Amino acid sequence: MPVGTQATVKALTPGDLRAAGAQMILGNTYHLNLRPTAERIARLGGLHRFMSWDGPILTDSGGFQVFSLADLRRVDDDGVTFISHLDGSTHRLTPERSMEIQALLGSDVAMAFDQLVDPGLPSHEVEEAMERTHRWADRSLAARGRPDQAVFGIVQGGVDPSLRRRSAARIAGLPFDGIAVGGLSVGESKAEMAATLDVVATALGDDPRPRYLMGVGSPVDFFTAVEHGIDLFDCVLPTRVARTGQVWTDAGRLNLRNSALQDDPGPLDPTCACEACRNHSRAYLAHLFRARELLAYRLASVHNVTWTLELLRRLRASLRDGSFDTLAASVRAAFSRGSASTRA
RNA sequence: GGGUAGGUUGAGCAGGUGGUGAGCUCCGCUGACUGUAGAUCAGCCGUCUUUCGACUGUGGGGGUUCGAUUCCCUCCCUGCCCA
Repeated sequence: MPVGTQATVKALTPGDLRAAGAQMILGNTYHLNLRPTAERIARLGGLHRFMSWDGPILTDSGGFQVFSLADLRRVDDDGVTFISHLDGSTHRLTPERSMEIQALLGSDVAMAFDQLVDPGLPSHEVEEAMERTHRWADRSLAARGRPDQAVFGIVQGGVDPSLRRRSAARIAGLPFDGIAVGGLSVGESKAEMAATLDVVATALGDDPRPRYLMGVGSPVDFFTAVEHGIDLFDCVLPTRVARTGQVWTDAGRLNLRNSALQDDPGPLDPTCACEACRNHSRAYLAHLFRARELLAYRLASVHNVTWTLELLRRLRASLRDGSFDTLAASVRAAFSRGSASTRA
């Protein structure tokens, strides 16, 4: 799922997303409720109509903002009070209010309200946030607003195996429509992420519900996660990294601001069929970024989203024809080195 | 020709009224980004050195002085005003 926090996958139109092969996108409870407000979106016909996206939408509950906006909120057992980064006004988010907002937005999948913490915190703090997330999971389910909206629960517990085991069992014991793994890709090592996914996979066993790894990932992370049974992802990287001048290709990452690319007449990736690769050169993109032309952000985002979704298509195909390990190895090799443009 | 204001590291500036000028913003170079407070942020950006550090640099030349960006002489260049 490309991430469209504020009712837009930044720099892309719904048409761009469809052309890139996007099936489902993500929206955000906290940000949309602050502006333009959930009630306004509801009056305007819901998030799908508001942003003109007719595919599935998953809404994050605001749990991530408990982490990313840590300086602007206060957590208690009942919920979280935020001080708006926009105007300083206070806003209260509880499991019930989060579910209500997500119902107003009309997303297809709502996420339980959770508390994400830095896994490096003292273990009693990680445990406390996990236990709170569990209680909030109960309340989120009890508050689900519409029968046509799926609700996913979120496993927390940092990178502590025993906490993760407990959390996975606890969340899987509830009648959620899907199980999410939260609290990863927030600064822990690759090894810690893999180990944590392993613990969760074991704890979930043959539970048939879809498994969603929140906030991941990088091209390499997809393979690690799928090896541990993950089905669904969301990540800001393809679009954020694109806006900051980096594109992903089969040969690895390419920093479009590297001076060498100013004279490169080739496409970003010769195997990619996106609008940017079909019509424009690396030199042109390098120029657009230097000139800070708006088209730079759209073309780079079109490419990264297209390339990433195509990579996942190839990943799925490789699972069917047995070439998963080969594909994983080639992607890991391409992305283990620095920028492709500055490699010797 | 006379007057006047200037000339600082790629560009634009700050500073400095005899006691160590490497400070800022651009530009440029490189890197980072994982449920988006991000078209953002960080480092570097005179020379040598990986670092520490050393050295050079205030238009040119000369002078005074222990010491000159500062004072004096002269020349060059630029803007503006007058003739």
